Amino acid sequence: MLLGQYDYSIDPKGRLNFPAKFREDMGDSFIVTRWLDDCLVAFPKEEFQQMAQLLMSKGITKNRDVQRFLFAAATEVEPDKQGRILLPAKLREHAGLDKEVTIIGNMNHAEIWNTQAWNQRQEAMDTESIAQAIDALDF
Amino acid sequence: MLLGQYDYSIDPKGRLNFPAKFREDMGDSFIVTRWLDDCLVAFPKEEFQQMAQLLMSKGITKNRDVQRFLFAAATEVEPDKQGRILLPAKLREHAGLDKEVTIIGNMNHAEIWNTQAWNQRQEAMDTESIAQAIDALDF
DNA sequence: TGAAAACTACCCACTTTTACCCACATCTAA
DNA sequence: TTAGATGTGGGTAAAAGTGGGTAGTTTTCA
Repeated sequence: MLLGQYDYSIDPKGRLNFPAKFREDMGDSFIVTRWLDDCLVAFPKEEFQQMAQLLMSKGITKNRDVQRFLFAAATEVEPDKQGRILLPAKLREHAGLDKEVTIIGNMNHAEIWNTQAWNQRQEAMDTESIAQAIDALDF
Repeated sequence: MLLGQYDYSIDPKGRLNFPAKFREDMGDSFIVTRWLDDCLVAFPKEEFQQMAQLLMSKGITKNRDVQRFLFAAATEVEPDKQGRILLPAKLREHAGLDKEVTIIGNMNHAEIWNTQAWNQRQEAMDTESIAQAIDALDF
């Protein structure tokens, strides 16, 4: 269960720390790729493979742009002994990652945000509609 | 059944006592996250997982902001031998927790308030509309 | 093709934060 | 009154986060 928000900064060597609490769930190496709302997503390898398989099972020519979106940008990363990962420049560009980075847990995957973009996103959230959505769960 | 109000203060190390009477219901470790009206909520792990599953079952990209609201702020806490929990700074900020804290029981979950905010909330309650809501239960 | 530059993967060192332990005062119930 | 539970404070070791050195590899460009 990936939960919580963690703020890090990319160091001069381009390394980005990855939350220690996530490492067990994410495994030794995991997949990072583009995601919606201009952030990146990190999936445990198994989850990513499962999603990929589902997508491909719909047909290799179906959802071509979805395949391209997800797979062309994807990269497998393996944290170093200190738990840091190195993201390809392309991916950093996609999410506008330069210095301040926020990593958030989202149950079965993590999202990697430019901290400023994340803060703006949070501030723009409408609590009333969130309350409605929670009620709609019928929990 | 979580009931009652308990006042504690956060110690210099950031630790917050959690009501002994709640511990059995909450289990060995439980989930604390943001909630509405600028307080925090504590759910037993099972309850939280159930809610999370409901939310995720609607689709991993559906309700993205609701997921982020709940999961990015969430943290699993495990009381120490004395029954205290350590809340991440972000969560403390969300609820304006600095020193005086009030924890209240709410049947299947607990709420964590800045004591002053809680008192104000109580004073601002409109007994007439509460009476109406109770009547509307047709109990 | 070959040398310089850039990149990467390992190291190690240091600071900060967290987890774990023990002590003790206060409260509660038999 | 006393034993056990509860709440508060603090010490210390381990974990997490950050910075940097260096050697080996790849890339770049003349």
